[in-house]
Amino acid sequence: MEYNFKDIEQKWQRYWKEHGSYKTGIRPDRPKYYVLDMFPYPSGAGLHVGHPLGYIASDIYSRYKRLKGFNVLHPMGYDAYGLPAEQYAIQTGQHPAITTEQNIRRYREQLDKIGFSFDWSREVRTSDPAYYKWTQWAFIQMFNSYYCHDRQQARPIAELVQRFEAQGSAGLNVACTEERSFSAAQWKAMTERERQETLMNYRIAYLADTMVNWCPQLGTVLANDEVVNGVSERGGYPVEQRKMRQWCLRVSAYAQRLLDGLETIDWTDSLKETQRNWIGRSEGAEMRFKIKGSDVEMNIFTTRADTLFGVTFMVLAPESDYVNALTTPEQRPAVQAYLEATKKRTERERQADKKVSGVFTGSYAINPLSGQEIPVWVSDYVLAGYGTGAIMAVPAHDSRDYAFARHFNLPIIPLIEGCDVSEESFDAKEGIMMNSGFLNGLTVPEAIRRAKEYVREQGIGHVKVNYRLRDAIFSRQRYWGEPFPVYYKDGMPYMLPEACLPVELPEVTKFQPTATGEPPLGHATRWAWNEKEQKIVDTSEIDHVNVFPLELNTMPGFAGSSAYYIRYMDPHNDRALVSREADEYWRNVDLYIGGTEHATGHLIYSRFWNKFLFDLGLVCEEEPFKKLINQGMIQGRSNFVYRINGTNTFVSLGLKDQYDTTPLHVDVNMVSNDVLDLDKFKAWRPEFANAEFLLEDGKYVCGWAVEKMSKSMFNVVNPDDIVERYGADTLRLYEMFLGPLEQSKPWDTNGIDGVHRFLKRLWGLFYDREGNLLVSDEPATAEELKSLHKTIKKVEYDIEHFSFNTSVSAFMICVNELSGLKCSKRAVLEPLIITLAPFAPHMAEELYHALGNETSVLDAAFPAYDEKYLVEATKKYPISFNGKVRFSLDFPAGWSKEEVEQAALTHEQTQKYLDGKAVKKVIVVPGKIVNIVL
RNA sequence: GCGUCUGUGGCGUAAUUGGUAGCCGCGCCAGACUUAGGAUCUGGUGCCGCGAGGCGUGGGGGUUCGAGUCCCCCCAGGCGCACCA
Repeated sequence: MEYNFKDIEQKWQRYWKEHGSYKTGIRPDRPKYYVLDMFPYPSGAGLHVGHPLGYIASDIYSRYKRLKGFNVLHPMGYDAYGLPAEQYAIQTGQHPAITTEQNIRRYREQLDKIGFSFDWSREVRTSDPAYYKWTQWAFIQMFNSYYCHDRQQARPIAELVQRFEAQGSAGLNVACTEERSFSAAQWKAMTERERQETLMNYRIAYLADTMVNWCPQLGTVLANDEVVNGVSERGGYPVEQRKMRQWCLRVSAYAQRLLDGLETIDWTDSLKETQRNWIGRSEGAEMRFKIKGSDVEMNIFTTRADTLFGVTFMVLAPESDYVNALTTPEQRPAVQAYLEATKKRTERERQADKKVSGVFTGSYAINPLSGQEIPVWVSDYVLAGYGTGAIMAVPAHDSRDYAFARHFNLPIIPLIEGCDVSEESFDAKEGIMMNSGFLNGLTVPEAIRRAKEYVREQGIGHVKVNYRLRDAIFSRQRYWGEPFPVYYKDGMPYMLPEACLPVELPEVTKFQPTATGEPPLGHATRWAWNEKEQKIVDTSEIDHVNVFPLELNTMPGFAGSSAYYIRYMDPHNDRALVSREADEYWRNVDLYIGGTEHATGHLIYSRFWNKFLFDLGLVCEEEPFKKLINQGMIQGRSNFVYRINGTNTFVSLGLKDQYDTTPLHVDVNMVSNDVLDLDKFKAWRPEFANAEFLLEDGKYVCGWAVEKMSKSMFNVVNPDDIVERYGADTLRLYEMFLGPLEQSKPWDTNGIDGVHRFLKRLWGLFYDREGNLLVSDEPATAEELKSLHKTIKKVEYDIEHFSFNTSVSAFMICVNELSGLKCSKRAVLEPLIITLAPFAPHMAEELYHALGNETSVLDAAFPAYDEKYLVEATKKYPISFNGKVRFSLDFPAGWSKEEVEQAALTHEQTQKYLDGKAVKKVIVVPGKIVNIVL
């Protein structure tokens, strides 16, 4: 009987669905295990063959853990809000809700065909009001919290209010946008609006005028991780810096904890390193420089306090508040002109163009150590957003300062003995100090320490840790996102009552973004808040007494994805994000599989979000994802045909160098093992209908290249097509067989037949051609048991180490061996297919039932391998196929190599195994292992 | 520039974790069964050499009885950060 994968897969998919086989609940009697995939954006293109890679791996692991007796949570959902879904909707001219719904349906169809063990009863969609109610709710909690550095946690804002009433800002050690100082009396004297403004400085979700990445083409601001090389990650549009009033999340308050937390989780070193870089901790000193003839003092941040004696000028960022204060009347026109010129340039231009530019402010700062007067300049090489937006320049030991000094002919004072600064600066933190007063003679690290102490003792400044990580900009001028639960009264934002959540996204007539930055929600007619009646009403009712405008921005894409893993634990709870019971049972994600592209976005925001909820006592684990694996990307493998220029003749790869040709992409679905299907090609496009071919060995061989998988390269392979042709089990096995999970690799169908053949051979052990079941109850031989237990051991080890490619190989070896032995015995096959069930669930289920089992293979127990069979079998069959024998031999330490060899040769073990064969070579190892090559 | 990972047959990869390379699969070669085969089965297949044998894990050095694996230097590629003071 043929292996009919189509019938088998449909049959069992239906069975699992009807039996609710994948429904999970809290089971206190079993240990839990939470396996999570990064949920997909349902884009219009559907899934290609690369998407399921991680899903297959996590599915195998989930099924394995279940066989091992764990209660496994393995949910799936959709990240349906945010730019991608909306851009697609705009391109196709349809309402995002409709296209999103369609896309989700298509994704679901594709996912279902692959036979995943997702518990779909727990599905979440970020665009579902019942879901985003909790996104809005979390935002309200953040608005009502501040971050206390002393306690290292978020605290209710009400505590801060109490404190202000009692002692003002004295002794405050909390995260804030800017340092402020006021007394209790001053606080009490403030108006409501002033108090709100003051509190805004401390809230974890706050509204502020900040420099943002504004993208005119997308009509929205973007977070730092959404901007790559100065252009938008989506679409690649230019991004400019603008000052706008935006909602922000005070992620920076958590910088140190985000850094420390990395030590406690099992992620790859490279991913942790990426996050460390992104957080960018640097220890240094913040120092005050007095300005000659002015009361203004400028604060700067430096990691090289030791180089204070080499400061020959100061530089301000163009956006710095100091610029205005320090520009002298004579210099004002020049400075103005410079600021305008800088303003016009986009971020990309500023980055790409490394030409030195700048302007003198006219002011002089006073070096607190040497008392020297040093000029203050403005230049765009200094960033407004880092440190204080002002630096002390040490051209001898900083390459950027050096370039600036050279360009404007400013003095350069070397501070390290023997360094040569005639051509370039000496940036290394090594050597002995000179020209540096009390620091002379010290090594650089010593000098850094001494200088910091000195700065503190003299009250010139203080030691400070700076982070590169900035607060996340949380508003988007877009339609397709979560609305804020916010209304504006007297120009200040207020939260809607939690009881009124969710605030549903209103209908609008025009949802396209605008280039000027007015959010599409401005078109909404029913978008005002009646404070008295506690409900959303028509905008026409806005009267400044009871009815107020609602926030027009929406939340960014990462809002909905930041806590979805928590929601899966308790997805239908309408009274809490998650019940205490569910949270305490499921705790956090044990295994998270997803792409590395979220390293500085989602994976930072989620950790922040989770830590915030942890601080509030709402979740019991501080880190959301215990172990994380990044599956590699599947690239496309494009195929080419070679057209002889000026003709309609195509020449095969091996002959193309004899002609003058142009390569053309061909659809990879018309090519098999790099051989072109000529009929399909002729039918592909009208202009190829009369194409002629120059073949080699009767075949047209195509060229190939690895490229991104995309429609324009004609190299997109759909999982559905593979399932149609080979079945889901083959697809699953093949995707794993392709190579190590974490490695990026091109999709290459060339080897898929081998995997499919393996399944057919396994089938062949159960059924003969006529469809008779061959399986017998005969006892298994030692050799057969060896094969089985070897495989179980190997596969178990491999799954635990996420080495799925080698476990597939192990299965193939086993089936080859059993085929060779013509072994169709239940005692061997039943454990084998249970072991295989995580990989090829449909086949396993079918064969498990064929053996007469009534229950699902899902509820079987993963077989335990027995070392006994391996040992016994080894004794009986000690010589492996490559002719080596290994055993232990005790011998005195002082023996020479020759003596040991002699002993090994005459040893009874050797004699037993030799069996008349000649010994080629004896290899002796001090570890008492002897290898004998026959 | 800084950080990080990787480099093995024609190709994807494997190697009991320092044990004497190339498992498994693709491809290729030969054979069997077939009207036929893009089906199935069997055998072979790192390179050089007729052969004995020699050479082989990017290159060079080192540690070791023994190195694909550990250490140092270089080369190549991938990823991350990049005027972050």
